[in-house]
Amino acid sequence: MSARRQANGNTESVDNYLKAILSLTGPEEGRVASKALADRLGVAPASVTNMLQKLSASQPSPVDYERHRGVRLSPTGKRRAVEVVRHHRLIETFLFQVLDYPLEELHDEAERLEHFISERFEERIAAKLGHPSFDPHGHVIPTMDGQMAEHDSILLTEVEDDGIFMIDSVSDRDPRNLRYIESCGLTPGARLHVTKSVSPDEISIQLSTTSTALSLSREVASAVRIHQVRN
Amino acid sequence: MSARRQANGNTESVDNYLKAILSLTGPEEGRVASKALADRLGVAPASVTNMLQKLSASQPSPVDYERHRGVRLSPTGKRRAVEVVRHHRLIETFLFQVLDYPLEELHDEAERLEHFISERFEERIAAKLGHPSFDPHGHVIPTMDGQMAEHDSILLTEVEDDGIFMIDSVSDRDPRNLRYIESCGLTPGARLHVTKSVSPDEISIQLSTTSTALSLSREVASAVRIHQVRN
DNA sequence: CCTAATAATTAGGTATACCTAAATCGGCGA
DNA sequence: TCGCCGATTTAGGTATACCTAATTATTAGG
Repeated sequence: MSARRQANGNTESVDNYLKAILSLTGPEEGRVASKALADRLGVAPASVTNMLQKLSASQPSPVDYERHRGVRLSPTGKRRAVEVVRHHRLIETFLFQVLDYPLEELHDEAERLEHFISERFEERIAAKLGHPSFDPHGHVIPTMDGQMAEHDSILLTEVEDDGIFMIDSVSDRDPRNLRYIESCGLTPGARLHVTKSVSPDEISIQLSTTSTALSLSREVASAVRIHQVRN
Repeated sequence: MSARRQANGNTESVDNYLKAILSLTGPEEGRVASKALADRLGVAPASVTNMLQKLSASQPSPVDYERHRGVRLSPTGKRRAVEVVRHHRLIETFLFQVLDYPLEELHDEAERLEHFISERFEERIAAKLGHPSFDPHGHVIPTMDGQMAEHDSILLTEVEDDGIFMIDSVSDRDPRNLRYIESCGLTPGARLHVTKSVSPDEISIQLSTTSTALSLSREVASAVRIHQVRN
């Protein structure tokens, strides 16, 4: 035995696989490759195959998996994955608003706790926060019944033509990155003027509020999601 | 691999063993028997032996264990056990005061979360609560530096002579019991008159506030800790 | 169309933390 | 003092979730 099981019956590990599959599945609903999962989860490809075979055999299966053809969430798996995302984002919002955590420490704490809180805890912090729709990074918080409103935002690296954009969200995966992004004033809601730079490795932007010009590396820029406001 | 490791390097399971040893070690600082640990943790005696051997061999060892002679916490082990208890009691206080949890749901949630919160989380909820000294059940919350003030309270079942007592704390281990105890008005701070009953299985008490007389079973009464106020 | 690189899978191990069943130990009563 | 009984330990297994190394698929380029 060992390996703690949650209310749901899943282990922490299983939840992490489901969450990873959800986030690697684009809006196009395609299949996710084992290698992509392995990279995301930081485990060996063989471990992914093992886990997918196990999940695939379980009843009811949270995934639709075919040898050499990648994996996709079943409705069951998607329901759970979305619930874990809801937990994560509610916890981040709670840590930020109630416990005054600094932005870049939210992710790691939420990542651990999301697997272990009860439905009651979820319900109570949601109530305390007034059932928020967005977390502190600008990500949509799925509703209790599993609806996750889709944003049609693009990555800052995907901008085709110069224009004025507004920041929707910033990725919380890398604390160092996030800290830098925040220090530049790039927070959800901020407006900025984007100029396609000559260098393929950098993106030039200008913040509307401060009129400061900035050059961001591809890596940093890809952590920022935006939508166009005007040309 | 598998089995999550905390900041400290311990697994959840190890923490639970340390906590159980701490709570089974009376104020007399004696050794704890394997059987007692097995019963407390709900595992087979053989599992206890296994774990104690493993802990005993680790460096620095959290326990002082000798074959057939029981186990005792080393200073290292005691430090960790007390920290986990601090986590548990702070979390309970937080759930009760900030998230309005009902008394009898505190324990289970805290029992899960105590292993996974960071030092920052601990520090933030302690600050939010004004560094409380007692949890909602009346148990002392160890300080940050591991001091745990000792209470010289006795169990309600240990009363020798009739008299007036004040409730120090109630055990949170069994939610059903706790719910019943609470419904009788037996909360920390309450005063009551105890009369040694004729039956060896029951204890008669009378609450000062309501003047209601009650008979408690041994099991229920042993969940209540008190100290004498006068004869 | 075939091969070489990359992806994926299989085979065989490790560590944690449980379990049951079979010894073995230790202290108490006859 | 001896034997017995309960407590403890040893021996041997299970399940989870990882790993590496070896093998097999797929696919893209020549």
